Amino acid sequence: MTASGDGTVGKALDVLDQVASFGRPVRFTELLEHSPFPKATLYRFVQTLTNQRMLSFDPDRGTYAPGVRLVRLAHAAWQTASLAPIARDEIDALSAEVGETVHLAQLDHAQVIYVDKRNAAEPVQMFSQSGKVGPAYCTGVGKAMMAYLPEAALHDVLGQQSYHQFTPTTHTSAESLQAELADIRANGYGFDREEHEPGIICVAVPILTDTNRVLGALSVTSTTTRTNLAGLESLVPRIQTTADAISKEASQWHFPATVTPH
Amino acid sequence: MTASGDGTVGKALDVLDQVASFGRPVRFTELLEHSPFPKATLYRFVQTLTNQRMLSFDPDRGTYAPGVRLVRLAHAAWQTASLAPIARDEIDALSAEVGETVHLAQLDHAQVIYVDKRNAAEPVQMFSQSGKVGPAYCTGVGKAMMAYLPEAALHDVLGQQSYHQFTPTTHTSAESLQAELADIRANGYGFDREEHEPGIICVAVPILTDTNRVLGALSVTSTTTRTNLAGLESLVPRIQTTADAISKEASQWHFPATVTPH
DNA sequence: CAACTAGTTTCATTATTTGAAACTTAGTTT
DNA sequence: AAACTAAGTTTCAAATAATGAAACTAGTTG
Repeated sequence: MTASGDGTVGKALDVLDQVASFGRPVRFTELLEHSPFPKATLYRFVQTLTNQRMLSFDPDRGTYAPGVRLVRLAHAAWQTASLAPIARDEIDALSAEVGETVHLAQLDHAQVIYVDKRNAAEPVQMFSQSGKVGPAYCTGVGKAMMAYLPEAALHDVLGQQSYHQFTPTTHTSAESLQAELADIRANGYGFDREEHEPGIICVAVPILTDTNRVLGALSVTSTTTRTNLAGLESLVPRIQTTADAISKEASQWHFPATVTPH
Repeated sequence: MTASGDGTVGKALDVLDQVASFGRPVRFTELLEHSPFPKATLYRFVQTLTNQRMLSFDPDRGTYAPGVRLVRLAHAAWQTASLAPIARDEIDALSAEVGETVHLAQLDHAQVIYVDKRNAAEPVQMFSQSGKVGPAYCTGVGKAMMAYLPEAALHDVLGQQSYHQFTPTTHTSAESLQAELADIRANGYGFDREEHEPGIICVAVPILTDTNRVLGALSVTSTTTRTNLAGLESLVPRIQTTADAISKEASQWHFPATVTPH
């Protein structure tokens, strides 16, 4: 499906992805049917990954599922590689002030990963939200990040979008999308105009380093019954402030003095 | 450090663990100093993992950190391989009723992974709890799970504990621990008698399949200022009920009808 | 500018992966 | 109970990929 190459490790990780993509425990034969690898090869990969606890095997049912070691690694990833812990307080404040759902997202490959979320009303749900994946071409955060990608990376990402038309306003080609990205770059923010779900709109701003690398994006989401694009637009300065604060913290944060002298 | 073997894939995952264990973005040379691999080999692993987005590279600082692809995979793991989504409602109810912190944990290798948590008072913090790792030999959930492990697996796990004495009551040998495990097996539940942190006590019960395989464990935690072991013991029937309900749901859940006929 | 440091590439040697086919269970049918 | 079947597991020579010492590059520093 992904055909990533990168030798044995890449192939093994493809298998891991494949198991994860099922979204449920899966039998060896099922995997085999959807796998480019021959029986024995797939078998050895699945064995290795299970040994490594990246997959877990249910002996009662003979099924494989993503393993708990991933949950543990992800904890580390979330803590050290995501903006979430840095952005925590800022997002809390923003969400309280605007009284709408706030999303913090980052880009993985060509997809958006939501690394944190505040729903003004309900308390947060753990992993159930964090780690969730979405399309880049029809979400506010996705477009905000793409708008600031360097040429080469953008080309890559554009080529990998599916351009499935979820609603009448969804972009269905790289061309129309690219036109909007130019607008976003000019304004510093972008919208989701019910492109993913009818009735759902949002404003999003990118979070950039001082060297203008894309770190992530921040969005405030609402519904067409509660507000409109102009209403959301009025929040931009406030969101911008949050994005800047996160960016500044991110640049200060990372990095310890020097290495212990062995 | 872990020396897991399993060919190239195992080695690459060791490198991944190593990066994760730093808990902060890390330079190539730092990794090299702590790595059993020669320069060129480590270099290639780090490249491959970065290509695969299992590591992310910060070009501004020249540092590596666990990548966001892990967050995404973990979402899948948490959803399909952990008890958390199944146990959600049950844990909500339990936590509301007993008014104390409830932990849901599973075993990874020789360590406890907390996959969900309810703190009656404060709203939940996302990843900061889920994915967190703890020692098995001095936590209620750890001991409850070990008590029901088959001979061979138990031997393995016992050998991998560090037996660091956190408090005066911490087990410091496999022998004393094993004696308690027999008790736990006899009673169906176990305590944490301030073995990890002074003042913190808990009761834990295992979550088992009908074939008696260990799925996870459930605990209610409190402090010595608020209650005592007898107080916690009185909650056991209620906790047991929750554990049974989770076990039943887990057995019904997993598994679709039959495979689509190709 | 020479010496040092951090990161990257090369390439012959070595070790691992590969996958068709054979084999083993366990379950089902005749 | 023998004959089929489907799912999972093992084998082994050939093909491929990983290895790591050493050389190289680029960027700092005394």
